[in-house]
Amino acid sequence: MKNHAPGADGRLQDDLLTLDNQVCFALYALNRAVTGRYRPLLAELDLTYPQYLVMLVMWEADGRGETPRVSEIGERLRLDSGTLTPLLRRLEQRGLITRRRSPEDERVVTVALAEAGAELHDRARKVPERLLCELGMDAAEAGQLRDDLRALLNRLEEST
Amino acid sequence: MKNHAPGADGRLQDDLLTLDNQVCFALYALNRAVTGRYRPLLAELDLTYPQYLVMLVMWEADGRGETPRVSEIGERLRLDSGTLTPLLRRLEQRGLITRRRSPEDERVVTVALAEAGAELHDRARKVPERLLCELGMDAAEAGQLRDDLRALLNRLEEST
DNA sequence: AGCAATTATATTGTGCACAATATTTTATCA
DNA sequence: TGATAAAATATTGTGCACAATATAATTGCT
Repeated sequence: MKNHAPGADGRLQDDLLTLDNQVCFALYALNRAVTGRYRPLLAELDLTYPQYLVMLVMWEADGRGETPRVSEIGERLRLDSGTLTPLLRRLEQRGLITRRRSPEDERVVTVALAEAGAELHDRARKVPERLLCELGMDAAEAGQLRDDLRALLNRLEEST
Repeated sequence: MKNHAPGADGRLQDDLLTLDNQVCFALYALNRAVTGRYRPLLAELDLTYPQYLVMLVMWEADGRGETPRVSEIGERLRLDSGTLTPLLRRLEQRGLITRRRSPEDERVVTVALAEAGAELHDRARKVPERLLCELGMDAAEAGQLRDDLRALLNRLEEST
């Protein structure tokens, strides 16, 4: 019935092949749980979670006087144009950002923070603090977890 | 222009409101990176990542002679019928599972592992090991991370 | 028995993710 | 110069997630 002997090897692999033993499921479930905690906070700003991440990038860029390309936002967030193009279109329709083709290189679209987007920054300031409270974590604990996750992310991105 | 004094409090909150300081972004990015590492492995089985998770539940259930309800799969994976119904339909169309209305309670749909689904189990056995290799982690490191993530998930799910 | 509330699943609609491909523009080089 | 390759974004199509709602069946109450 099976290719494996019922004993040693097969059983070990079956234990690995269990939902509760998957790192990835813990990651997947926690990510959705955390996103769910954001949702009501971001709903006050009328933003989805990925839109919020884009706005974080835009607020930072604007603070440095920059107007990043679509591809630069994508590198930052690890998202491609298939995801970003419609998302940015929605943010533009709401007047939070503007998009324009670069005159020097017509292939490039640069994204700039618009007036309403800058105003939204003020209203977003309390989100991180409120979220930590939602998560029941203090800043130190969150920082530690963030660093652990980042370290693994870096390792993954550096390897083939 | 702003409600905040430009100094102390505002600046502290701005630091928190930075992409690289977000726990959530690290979680979000890592989750997608890990899922990306699964993709080629699961493509060999012609499964998406959520489909693989459902199959994990089904293989476990089948090992105990159980045919779980849609709602039980949902509780396990923290997914609702809006996600599961079409996903299960696709798995059924491929002959990996069967769905039938319970005769005792016509509201309930029970899901059972089909022949092809059981056969797929054999081919899936090496996935966890190969993934750890992909991630460059050993079992101990993965186990530690899994427990950390689970602990936080449990805390979140126990709190309001 | 009969009606309201509850339960289980399905449906609809929106917004990501991501692969594959298309389009337009720029760079390269024979 | 003129074909060709490369680059940047957009489009299309599939499959999740999840909110809101619908449908149908069961339970509880009077």
